[in-house]
Amino acid sequence: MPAASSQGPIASDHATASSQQPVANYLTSKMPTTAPAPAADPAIARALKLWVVLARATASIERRAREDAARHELTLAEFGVLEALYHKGPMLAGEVQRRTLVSSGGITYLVDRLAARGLVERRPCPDDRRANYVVLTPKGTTFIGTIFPEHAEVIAEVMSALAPGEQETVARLLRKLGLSLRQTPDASD
Amino acid sequence: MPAASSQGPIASDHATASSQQPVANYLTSKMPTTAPAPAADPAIARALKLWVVLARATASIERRAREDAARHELTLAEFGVLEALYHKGPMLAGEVQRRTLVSSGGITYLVDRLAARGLVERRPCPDDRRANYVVLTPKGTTFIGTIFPEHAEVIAEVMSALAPGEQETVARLLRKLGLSLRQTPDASD
DNA sequence: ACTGAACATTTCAATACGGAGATAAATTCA
DNA sequence: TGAATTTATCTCCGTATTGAAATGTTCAGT
Repeated sequence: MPAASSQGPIASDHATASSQQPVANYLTSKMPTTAPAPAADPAIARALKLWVVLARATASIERRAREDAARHELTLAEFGVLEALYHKGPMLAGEVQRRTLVSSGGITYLVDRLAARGLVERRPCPDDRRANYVVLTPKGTTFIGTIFPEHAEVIAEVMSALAPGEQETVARLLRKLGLSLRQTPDASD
Repeated sequence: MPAASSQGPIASDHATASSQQPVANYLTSKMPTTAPAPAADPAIARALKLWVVLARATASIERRAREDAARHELTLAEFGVLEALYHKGPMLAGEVQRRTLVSSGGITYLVDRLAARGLVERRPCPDDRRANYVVLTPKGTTFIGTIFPEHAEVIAEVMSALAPGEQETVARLLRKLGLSLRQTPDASD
């Protein structure tokens, strides 16, 4: 997760902590806080504030989601792979990779682990011998089919802090933001 | 980052890919897509959709931020530590940890690395011998003082896809969402 | 003063994941 | 046909990060 950049002033005259005596000052006393003047540029302050809340909210939700996935011995990335296959059916490894936002090496590793647990299998692609499909096994289908609804419930509960209209507003704006940063228009579904 | 759980139907009648013949069907042809019925519960569909766009937008921005931090050989987490110290002055290790959202062990490792580069130092806390302050060295202060404004500029540019009012709206709602998930009210600054 | 619980930090081991390069197949173009 | 280029995946290595257990400290209660 992002290191929660805080909003911020760009003032540079900090009460520098050299190895000298003055250090003791703010270590023992109330500490001057180095008086960071409020951000010079309001546009920057606004953007930084947004970045902070975005990063923190995501981190919090992610933690909940991760805990839920962990109940089934699943990483969020593993969960994402199973879920993608569950909703889209067999996909090329590369498709799964792009969809779940992992690296090229990562998808191999993920599929290896899921395959070792008998949840997915690799199938050679008849049209392209470089490629191969990743498919859910019956066991994997049953598995994700059982746990996904529960997971969805957790997410819904988490999001319930926002009213339906608010959720839609945030989703709309974030989609706009996300699309502006991605060349890959990404599946619109 | 979150494994981008997609929005989703909970339909379970998948064209299961067993080791039999029927598999060839959707591997060679157009692939039935396993017809996922639209989400049963609209509240769940809404929440899942929000989670997806939230996770993706965050991932995209995070990538940009990470690339920028990498220019200076910094992890986002390291950047976050430096920035926290820059804006708040010396802090106890635990404070930094909570602020930057890393694990207990993680903060030790982070401070170790930054200290090895001469950017921060540990100082014993006179009041509590278990604790210790983390302080920026002069070198560290200069360093973060130089790169932070550039980083802020990057974030501002990224966020510019949204109008100021939109940014504020999203920030307000995400803060509300984040607070509902955190016991730690977190610094209001 | 003494015991035990709560705490701040560090140590340690496990691991998920990213990224660069390797491999191999498909595609393009001469 | 055959080189050169692009594409799909995998191998391999490095490392950031987590979580549990260890260490040393403070604090409350008696």
